[in-house]
Amino acid sequence: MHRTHTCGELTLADLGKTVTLSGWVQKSRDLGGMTFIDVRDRYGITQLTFNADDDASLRASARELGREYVIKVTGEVIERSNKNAKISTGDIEIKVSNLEILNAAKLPPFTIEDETDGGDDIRMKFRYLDLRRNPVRENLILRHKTSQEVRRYLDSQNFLEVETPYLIKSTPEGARDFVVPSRMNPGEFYALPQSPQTFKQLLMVSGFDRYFQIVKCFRDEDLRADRQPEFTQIDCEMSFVEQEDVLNIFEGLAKHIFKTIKGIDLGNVPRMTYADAMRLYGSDKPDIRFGMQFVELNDVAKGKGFPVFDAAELVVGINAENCAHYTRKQLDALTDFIKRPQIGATGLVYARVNEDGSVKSSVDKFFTPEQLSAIAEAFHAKPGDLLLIMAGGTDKVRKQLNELRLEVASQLGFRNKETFAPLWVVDFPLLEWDEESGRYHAMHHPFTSPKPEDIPLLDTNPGEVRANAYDFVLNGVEVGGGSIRIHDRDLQSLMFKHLGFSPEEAKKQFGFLMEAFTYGAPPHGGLAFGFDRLVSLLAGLDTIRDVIAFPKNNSGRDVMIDAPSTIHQEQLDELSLNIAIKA
RNA sequence: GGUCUGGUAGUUCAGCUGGUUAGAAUACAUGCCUGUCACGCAUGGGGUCGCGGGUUCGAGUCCCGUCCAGACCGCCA
Repeated sequence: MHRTHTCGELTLADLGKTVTLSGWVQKSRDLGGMTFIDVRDRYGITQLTFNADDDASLRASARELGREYVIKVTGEVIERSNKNAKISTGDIEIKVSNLEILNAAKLPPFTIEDETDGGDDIRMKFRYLDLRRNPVRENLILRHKTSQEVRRYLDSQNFLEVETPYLIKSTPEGARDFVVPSRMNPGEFYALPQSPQTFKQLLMVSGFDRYFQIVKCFRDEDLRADRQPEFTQIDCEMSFVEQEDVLNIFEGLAKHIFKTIKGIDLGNVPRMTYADAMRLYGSDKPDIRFGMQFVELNDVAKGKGFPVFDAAELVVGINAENCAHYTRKQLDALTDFIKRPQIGATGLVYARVNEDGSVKSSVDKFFTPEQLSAIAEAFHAKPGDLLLIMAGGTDKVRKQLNELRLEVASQLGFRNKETFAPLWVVDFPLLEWDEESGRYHAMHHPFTSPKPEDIPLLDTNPGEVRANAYDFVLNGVEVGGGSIRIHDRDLQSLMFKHLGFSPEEAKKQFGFLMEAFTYGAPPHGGLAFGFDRLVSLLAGLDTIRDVIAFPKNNSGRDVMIDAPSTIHQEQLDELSLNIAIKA
């Protein structure tokens, strides 16, 4: 038998027992007359002791042990004379009578400790060693527990988990597809699903009523800290529902997860329209852990002779309360921040509200004290406040001010990872103009239903049409999104027309769905949660890589197995493929 | 496709306006040590300064190119 107990469970209650433990050597402390070995497994660490009254060969082999050797020991559980309160087994130790080296180990390239000395690069290359470390393992345990609670909740709500295929058909809409060549159908390719979208809609046509799946999705786009080419969604769909029903069910899911995993009562999730989110936060995923809402200043700031404001479509600012103490240096740093190419703003106007109520700004020469007071008034500013104002084209300046708002909030410590502020953003636009292709794109996806009252606008003002689409936002992160779908063949045809599909193209790409809709499709809608993002938020992490066992790097590579890689000529031949890499 | 940051010992990093033999911590090895748990003490080994080119009497340091890594913009229905 390799073990009678794990390395995390023995206590004073086990005194006198003869036990066998197996695990990895965490640490060896050789004091000369006696040697301590910490042996580790997934459950914890137990201290082994060897001393002068032990057999000489036993002591010698104990001294030979290197880090990460896999060993099996048998011995008696005894009470420690010096206890260690930091570990669960700290009251006891094992007086070893037999030691067996199950496998020697090379010296690992970084230390297997909570605070490792290894950087990201080397840890990813030796991810299987990194996964031995507590923090990484705990992230995966958290992920496991979360998925268990998701299943528990959705099962209790009568959802059925149904698997859908990974080898499907490429479609031009949306993200770039990963494609897989078909050996049996030369010259043809499968695509890996960006989401099980059409399949779950077909399951609704099949009467499955409430479906979910914790499922891998694939998108061949550039990576970010919160974006991997393969990622996991909690994908759901429901029949005979309206938006309100979907929001309620998944608000319930979010509450259940936070209650069971974090012991946090999430409370009711507020709702905000997309239009308000853009107007008040300059973002469709506002972080509402703090205020600092936008204040629009066209009425009080334009037409006073400051050319930058006068030429701008929108003058808008935020009130950084009690920040009048910001130094010139700090303000210059903020100006530099928004001038970075990624943000691309041209400048930042600031104004401090003095203790006597007067306003001191960077544009004093263009405004009278009364005009400045009127601006401060618009912010409801009080003495000690700092007003940060930007100007420009509406969409652009909102986006830029959003970045500034988040930066200032970070500096002020308003983005605490243990605070959770969820939000539903609703009434997204149905369509989005795309300059590059010169046509409208579906903002969510082409199966999203427009609000019935906005359908007439499709012909006159497509950009104004609102959709029955919604996002679940948590601390400024888009965690989930969904919509009520189109279940009417004619409306779906109309949508494809507005998205620039010819009837032939629509039929070729999505004919199976359109046809399904003619056989009795129920009204339906759903949503998908980004599972990796959700878990990373629960764990208080900035990157989803830390909650994925074997993630890809920035370039989409798995540096551990060294994928992607070239394949053999025989494989290419079987697939009837010739490779010609373009220069 | 673009912007920025970085690449120096196994690892994490320092190395200034170019100048002797490139340092620290940690890890590792050896020796000593009977209650350690970040053990301690002593000694020691360990470097193609990512790669290529250039400037210079002289380059880890400056310039150009390139590769790799990370953050971000574009992109992500």
